[in-house]
Amino acid sequence: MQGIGMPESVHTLSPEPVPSDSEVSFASKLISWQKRYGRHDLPWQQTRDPYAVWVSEIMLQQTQVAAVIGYYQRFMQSFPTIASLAMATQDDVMQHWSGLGYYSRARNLHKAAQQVMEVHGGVFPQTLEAIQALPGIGRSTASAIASFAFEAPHPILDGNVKRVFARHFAIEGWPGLPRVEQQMWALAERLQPAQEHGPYAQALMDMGATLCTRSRPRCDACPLQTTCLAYREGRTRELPASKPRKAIPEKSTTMLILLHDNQVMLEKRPGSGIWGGLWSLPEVDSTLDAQQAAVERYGFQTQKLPPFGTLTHVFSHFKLHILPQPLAVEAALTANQTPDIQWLTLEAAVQAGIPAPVRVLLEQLRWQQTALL
DNA sequence: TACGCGTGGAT
DNA sequence: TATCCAAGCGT
Repeated sequence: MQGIGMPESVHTLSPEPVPSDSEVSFASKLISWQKRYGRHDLPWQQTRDPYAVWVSEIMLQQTQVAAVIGYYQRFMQSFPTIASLAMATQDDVMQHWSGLGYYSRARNLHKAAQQVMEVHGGVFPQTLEAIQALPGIGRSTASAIASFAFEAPHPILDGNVKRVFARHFAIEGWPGLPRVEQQMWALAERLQPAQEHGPYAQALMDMGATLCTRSRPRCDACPLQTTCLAYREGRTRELPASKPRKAIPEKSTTMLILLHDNQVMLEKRPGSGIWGGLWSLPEVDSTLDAQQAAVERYGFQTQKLPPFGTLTHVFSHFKLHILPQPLAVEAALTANQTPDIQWLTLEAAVQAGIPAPVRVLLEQLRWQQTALL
C-alpha cells in the first residue's frame, strides 16, 4: 500500500475495503507480539464482565494506567455491579473519583448506569450502537468495550493507535485534525483482523504505551520495525505531528477557608463547568474583600487568620492562582443551611469529593493545626 | 469546528 | 521551570 501517508493518500479518496498483504500481516504481527510481550495482569484484564471493562475504559480516558489502578480497585470494591452504581448517590460516586480529574466522566458513568437499569433491564448492551448511545462513551471507547467484553470486530482509535498509525504509515498532520482522524478511522477499519479482536485492540494499546511511546520509542524491540515508514525514514521524532498550541490565560481567585468549631465549610459546585459536582471552598473575586464577602454571601462575622501562600494550579486551558484566605467564623447572623453547603472536620473534608488543589490546601491546614498542638 | 474539561508523569 | 500530553467525549 504505497499511497498511505502521502497527503492525498488513496484511501481518503477511494477507500479500499480489502487490505493488502502487508496490512494483513500488520495485525497478525501485533497479536503475536502482544501474546508474548503485552500486558496481561492489569486489574481489569482478569475479567470479561462488560461493566468492569467499561469502568476501566472510562477511567483510562486521557489518564495513564498507573494513575488509574488504585481508583479502579476502590471503585469496583464499592460499586461491584451496574445496579450498585446506579443506586449510589452522586456524592458517593464523586468521592471515589476525587483526584482523578475530568469529573464529567464520573457524572456520565453514574447516569449511564441508571440508563442501563431503565432502558436495558440492568444488562449491559451488546451492540456498538447501543453502547455508544450511553453518555460518556464515544466511538473508540464503545469499540474497546465491545472488543474486550464481547470479542466484537470493531476498530479502536485512541491516542496510542494514532501514534502507531502516524509513525508506521508516515501520516502527516496533527491526528486531532478531522481530516487526519477520518483518514485514520478508514485505515483502522481496513486493518481490523478477522478474529482475535480483543487481543488486537490490546496489542495496539500496549504497543503505543510501552514501545511506540511519544518520546524515545523502543524501535529495537518493535515487531513492526521492518515495515514502519517513520523508522525507515528516521522520522519517529517528528511523527505524529504535535498539536498547535496557543498561550493559555492566567486567572486568580480567592478561596475562603471558613473555620468554626474545628470544622471547615464546603460548598457544592454547579453540575457543569470546572470541577462540576465536586465539593469545594467558596470562591471570591480576588479584587473583593474576603471578610465583606463572607458577610454578604453567608451572613458570617469573621476574624482574619494568618494567610498562607498562593497556590498555582495549571489546567490544560488556563493557569489558576489560588489565594487562600482562612477566616474564623465568630457568629452567623443568618441561617445559611442549604443542601449545597456542609461543615466538615478537616479529616472528613479531605475524604470528600474535592478538587486536587483544595485537598492540598486542607492538608496544609491540617498539618498546621497538628503542629500547633 | 473548536473548545472545555483535571491531574500527574516525562523531558 | 515550562511544555507536552495520556486508553476522549460532549457541546
